[in-house]
Amino acid sequence: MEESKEMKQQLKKNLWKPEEDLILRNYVETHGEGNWATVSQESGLMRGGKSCRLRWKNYLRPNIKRGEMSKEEEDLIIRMHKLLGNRWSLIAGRLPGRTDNEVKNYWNTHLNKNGLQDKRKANDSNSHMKNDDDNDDDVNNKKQKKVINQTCYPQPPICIDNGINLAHDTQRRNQEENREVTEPWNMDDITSSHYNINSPIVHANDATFNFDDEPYFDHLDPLFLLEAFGCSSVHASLDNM
DNA sequence: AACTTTGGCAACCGCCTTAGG
DNA sequence: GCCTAAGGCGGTTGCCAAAGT
Repeated sequence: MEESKEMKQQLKKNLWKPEEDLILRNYVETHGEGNWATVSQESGLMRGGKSCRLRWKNYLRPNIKRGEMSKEEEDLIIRMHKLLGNRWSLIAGRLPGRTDNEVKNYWNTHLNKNGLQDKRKANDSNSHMKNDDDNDDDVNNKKQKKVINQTCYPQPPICIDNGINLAHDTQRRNQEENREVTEPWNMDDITSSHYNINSPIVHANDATFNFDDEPYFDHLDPLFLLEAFGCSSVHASLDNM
């Protein structure tokens, strides 16, 4: 059911209260997930459907894992991010109990920051190039933090998501946003030491894929390549990241 | 102790995709 | 094939507690 303009104006925002959580939890346990647009009306919650869905998905549904990320989880996030870029839902899908929002937040606050610090150290080593005004440095750091979220991440062509090739997908997105895009991925990218994939041929169960013949897989989950394939070269590329 | 700044994170927004009519 | 609603996703915002001055 559609949320009218008037209803939208009446919708509550900001943090969820425990009693609201209870209502939502009871409602979903009784009626099941879905039809979020009707939840607010039928449950008495003055929340938008999206808000209810998000709350359930991120905090109320069973098997949600809260608390600090383990070293293994952190490591996996870093490696997956190198492979997939900001595909948080895909990354979160490989971390049982973790949500895309949590992974995204963790990356932006803990891991992305480390990258910036590394960058800054590198800049410091070129201190003769450094501006004397350190205050500006802090300001620039903050600005950089904002900008880095919009960084165009290069995508290896082995990344395919739900039938959409990520390299193409990213390129399309970049084009839509009028961002400058480098050349599309080619065989050199696949076999480059950066991705450490030594052979263009990948075996998946009974199927054989040759990058020369088909540079892009259009109908495979990207991580299918990692798990179902048992593709040692892809695993190796992850291990070496 | 009071005030300001910073960092972490929950939640919202806008866009895209998908499904159903 | 077109339209609409719902769901999903990534980017961004804003609140609040902790740290700093």
